[in-house]
Amino acid sequence: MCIVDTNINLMSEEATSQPHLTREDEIDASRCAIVAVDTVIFTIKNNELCVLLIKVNHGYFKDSWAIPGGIVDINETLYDTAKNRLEEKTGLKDVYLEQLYSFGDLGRDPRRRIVSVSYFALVNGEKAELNKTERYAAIEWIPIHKIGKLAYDHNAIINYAILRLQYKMEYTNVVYGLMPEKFTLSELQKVYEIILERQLDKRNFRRKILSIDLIKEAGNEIGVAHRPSKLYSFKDKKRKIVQIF
Amino acid sequence: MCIVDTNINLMSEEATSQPHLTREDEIDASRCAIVAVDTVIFTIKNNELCVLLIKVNHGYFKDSWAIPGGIVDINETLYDTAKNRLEEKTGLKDVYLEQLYSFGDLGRDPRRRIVSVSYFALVNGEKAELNKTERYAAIEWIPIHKIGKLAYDHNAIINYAILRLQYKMEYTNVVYGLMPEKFTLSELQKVYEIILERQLDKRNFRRKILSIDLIKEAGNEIGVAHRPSKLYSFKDKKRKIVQIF
DNA sequence: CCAAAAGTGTTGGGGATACACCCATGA
DNA sequence: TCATGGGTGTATCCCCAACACTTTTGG
Repeated sequence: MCIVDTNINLMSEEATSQPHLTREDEIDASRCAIVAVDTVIFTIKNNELCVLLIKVNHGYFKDSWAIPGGIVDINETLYDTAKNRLEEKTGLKDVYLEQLYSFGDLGRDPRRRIVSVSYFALVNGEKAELNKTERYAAIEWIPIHKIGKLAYDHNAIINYAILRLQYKMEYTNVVYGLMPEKFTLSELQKVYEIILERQLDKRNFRRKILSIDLIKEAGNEIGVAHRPSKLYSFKDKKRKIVQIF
Repeated sequence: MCIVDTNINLMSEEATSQPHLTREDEIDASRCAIVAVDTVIFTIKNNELCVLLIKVNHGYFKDSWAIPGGIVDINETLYDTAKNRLEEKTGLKDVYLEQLYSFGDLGRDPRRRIVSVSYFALVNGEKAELNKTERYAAIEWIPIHKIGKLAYDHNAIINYAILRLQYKMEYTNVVYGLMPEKFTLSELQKVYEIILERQLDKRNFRRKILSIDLIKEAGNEIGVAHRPSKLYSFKDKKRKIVQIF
């Protein structure tokens, strides 16, 4: 069992009677959908999987919570839009960032037809301090089980992102995006348990993780009131396909 | 081993000095990227995996081959755009259609900043007769190993689609999109072998396929010069996550 | 010496793989 | 009767899951 089926059913509507635009026509942008990027940013805080939400402070969705995003500028790639908006809002650089899915339902933005290319990002909890110098009324980490009704179709985007994250935990090394530089095996196991929402066997987990060539020893804990554990760090922080479970 | 890592590295470029658009601004569409849908349509012909290509007959890419696509109209969903353009070009309805990835590099369309939401479609070889009443110079099924340099970034899109298809063959039932209503187990195995590009053991393949609750018996072959095989059909043609290999 | 978390091996069962021969039909 | 592809069973191996006690440190 592995990954999410990426097809989401979208509302169907008959085409208009106007002829459809094709690549060869002159393009009238006012008849077109435009592109935004929205990013689901995950971190682990207090043993919970959390998402970064911002409170919209004007417009149709004033006072609703939403995931951060922005319209794609004509000379910024999708990836850079996600990366730059994320950096502006959180001060975070070098986070794990991956395209998720594109949402294009007709009614999803009340002002205008906008297609949202969603991304998901993984941030290590220690770095996840927020840059509050923002135009938003609020910006907060919210545990996924306490998320209410959000602006736009952002609940659907987050739900999809959670599924994708769960699958990716099982067959890739993305977990590195959520971990600090050094960590214990118990901490790593805990992150898996939080995201997969099930308990794992300590011995089997250790054997499995150590058998794949993913992490290396990095010293020992000090000053804890019990047997100090070995610390580990990732050998490299490049995405890999690795079957974990 | 399971699925493709969906992140593709995109060219990086510094943001402009203009302030970035956000959800709350008035939107000037001329500063925005607009959305197209491009679809990689697969079928099996002559024991080869083929993609539907069209020959562009005017504009910058005149005489290049490309995958079919079109600009997303302001009141058509992404899915419907893919479905409707595909039906217009091929006459095919009820095909398997799934969103693939969104491509947003800056230079990918020479005329204008266009983000392409790509889809992939699966068509059963028997139905894959083409509707030639088109505005294109040519429309053809091309075996994937004979595809040359295409217009836009369509080679990258196809390569990505092939990878996705290979992964999906292993853990879903999508193969139904490529099969006729009735088929033999040997034909089904052949389709797997073509797409996965490796040989499979006949006995193990049969045991595996029959052990998961996917297909049902549907009579026997007649008039063949050897022991007639049983025919099968899919129990239902809904996408499912099913580990095959 | 006690509390707390770290660390460590073995066993059994199930699923995957590898492998070769007989069967049913049309010509 | 022959050529063609259809159809079938078994043995082995490896991986996964289940399971409990000892070790090391600080207080």
